[in-house]
Amino acid sequence: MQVNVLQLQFEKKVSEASLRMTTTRRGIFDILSKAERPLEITEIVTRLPGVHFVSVYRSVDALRRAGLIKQLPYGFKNRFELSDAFLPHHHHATCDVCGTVYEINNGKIEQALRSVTNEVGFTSSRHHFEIYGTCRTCSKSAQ
Amino acid sequence: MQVNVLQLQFEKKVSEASLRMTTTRRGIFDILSKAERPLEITEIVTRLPGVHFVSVYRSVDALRRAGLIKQLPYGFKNRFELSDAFLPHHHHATCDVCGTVYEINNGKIEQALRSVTNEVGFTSSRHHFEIYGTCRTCSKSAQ
DNA sequence: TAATTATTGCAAATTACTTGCGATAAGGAT
DNA sequence: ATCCTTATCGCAAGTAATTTGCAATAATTA
Repeated sequence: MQVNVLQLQFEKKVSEASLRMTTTRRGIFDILSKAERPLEITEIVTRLPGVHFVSVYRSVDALRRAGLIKQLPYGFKNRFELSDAFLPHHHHATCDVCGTVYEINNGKIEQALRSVTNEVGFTSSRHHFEIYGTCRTCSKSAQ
Repeated sequence: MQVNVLQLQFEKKVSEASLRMTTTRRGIFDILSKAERPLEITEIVTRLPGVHFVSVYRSVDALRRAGLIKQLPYGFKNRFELSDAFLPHHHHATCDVCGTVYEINNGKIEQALRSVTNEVGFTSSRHHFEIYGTCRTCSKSAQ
């Protein structure tokens, strides 16, 4: 089995957070790094057949608190994805009309972040920026 | 009973979204405009004793889809607050250590938003920017 | 390799959320 | 003002999601 750089980084951060590196957590990392979109917790549970759902809940929560994964609101549910350290950094713009989620990447967002945190003395470990509205395609077809 | 400007604005937007202005929705607006922090849906339910919880669910969802309230992820749950049109516009910085939610207000964030949306032709109706990390107080006490 | 203790699995309880349907009431038209 | 249309509501019931306690197991540290 091939172990890649991100996996090693993940294990390092898990240990730095004084969490233990377990099968459950390796599994969660695996699933999320393969996922093409943020997953609901039940989707993670389904994709880890050997692991009890309670363990998934507890580990996802632990990893979230440690800042290794982040959660995004979708309807009344949340979805989870690896945090920026493990994914090409991006944000989302969700079209209210067609539901498409666009990935956004623009340095201005990080500039704004630094400006804000410097101002109040906050040390930011992670952030997310969500945009909602109407995409170009749907704007056009509405005319 | 005194009706303020924001209430009128809310009613206008509800109607513009072709939703009807009902007791439930007025109640939700009321509760959220008094709230000192984003509320879980069950907290809204509790604070509207006359209204059935199912109605609260449905209305919160309708108002969210219409962009009148927005939701933020907290743990496995979401919390809701009025959207920017009805609150002084702000974002949150949540301290992972003490859990305090700081309100952030900085024009750079909106600048970044405009830059991003112009780039891809997205018409943004709302957005949120969430920051997580360690606040000044907790950083100091950790030394 | 043993000791320590975080993490897991399981059982069970609780809480959150959804759906269908008939009754009610909001908003537009007359 | 009254009627009509239909969105919204309340209720009942069902399903799904989440939490908790505890004993067993496995990851780290010494």
